[in-house]
Amino acid sequence: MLRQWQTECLERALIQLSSKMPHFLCQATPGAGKMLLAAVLTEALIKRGDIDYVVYLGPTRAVVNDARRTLEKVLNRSLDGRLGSIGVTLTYHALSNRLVSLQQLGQNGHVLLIWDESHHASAPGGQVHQANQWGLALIALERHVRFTLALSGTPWRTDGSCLPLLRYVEATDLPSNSSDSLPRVPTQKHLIPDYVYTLKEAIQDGVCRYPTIELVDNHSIGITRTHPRTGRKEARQYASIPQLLKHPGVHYAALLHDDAPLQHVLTLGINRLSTLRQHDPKAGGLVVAASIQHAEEITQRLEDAHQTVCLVTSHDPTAHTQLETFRDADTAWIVSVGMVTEGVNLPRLRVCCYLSHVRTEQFFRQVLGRIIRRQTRHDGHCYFYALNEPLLRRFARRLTDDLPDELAKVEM
DNA sequence: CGCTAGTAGATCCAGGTGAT
DNA sequence: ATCACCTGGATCTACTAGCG
Repeated sequence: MLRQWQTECLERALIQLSSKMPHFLCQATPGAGKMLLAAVLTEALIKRGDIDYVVYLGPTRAVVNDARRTLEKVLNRSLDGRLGSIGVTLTYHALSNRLVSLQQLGQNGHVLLIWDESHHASAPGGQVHQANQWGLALIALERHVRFTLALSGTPWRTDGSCLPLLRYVEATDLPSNSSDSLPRVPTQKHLIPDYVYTLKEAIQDGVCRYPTIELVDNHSIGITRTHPRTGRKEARQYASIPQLLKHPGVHYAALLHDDAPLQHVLTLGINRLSTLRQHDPKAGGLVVAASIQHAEEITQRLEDAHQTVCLVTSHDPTAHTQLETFRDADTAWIVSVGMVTEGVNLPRLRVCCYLSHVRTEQFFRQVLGRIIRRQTRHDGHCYFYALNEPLLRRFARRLTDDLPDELAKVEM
């Protein structure tokens, strides 16, 4: 059963996709169900006789496996890339090695190329010679496929460069009523998605949960440090974390490793999750750590607080198996550095403790997207805890600007 | 003239992935 | 196990603008 936005987007794509307009960009907020839309569109294009093969590209194996499950379920066909299958799913990394065979495939058949989390590929100004490896591979494949479908919740790049294959317009051509909710990249060009589904709409439609974002601060921070030149000890008081961070030599990253703020954020998360689990016993929490060592330390802290924890990092070869197990288990917490961020679908997660040192809007929204996906009628809220760092605060404010009044709160 | 603040670029590092 | 490549953060340096 499709949601209304998926039906609308599907109809628009089916009208638009043609030899004159072979590219379609769907920008939908994380958790809205982009992959299901992609699968249903694929099915419709096959039925219409426009395509007979689908190539899916994603950034990580976890994302690719997730997408393959959805595609196989909807199409009721195998996507292992072998004889008789209807398509193949690959990571961008793997694409470079399969490029030649895929190009040949495209020449003999009609291929739909789905490229997920599109912001990973770049081609600044559409310049082939400046594209990154993933952008290059996409451009090389483009000429051999019939249609392309780009999917992203955040279709811009932190470095401000452009995405390949897509339409950009000069800033002066931009309609005056255009949405200003996206961060403006410093370039003069703006991307025009073919369909946009915002977080605001998703919450109003009951597709996504209401996020409550709580930024932890402390109004009396005492720091004792040794003066680098005089060697004297000095004690200073700060009224807030932003004020403390203005002091040279005090870094956000150091705060993340400091006992008091770390424990405070975790305690808030633990308390919130226990409350949620009284009514929703399978509700889970996500901790995004700054490094593997940091993740191990956090795991220890959670275990000390009698929580069940699953730690997944790239150092652990069983990480992907553990991720799969966590999906349907009732373990309370999952702790990771970067493996449970982009596109990983664990809908029972409803609480997040953000303790990563990454401070980009991309990452912030991606992580929030992990807890926002709604499963039932009774799980309409999710909770995000982080430190009151100026950049994070700005991202949170910008998010709430984008939301219906009173639906999202920023507390400090 | 010197000081300060801000910015751009280069370099290094860490985490993650896949090919060999 | 090693390598190459993706991302993003931290740090250093060089340059510029503004100011007294």
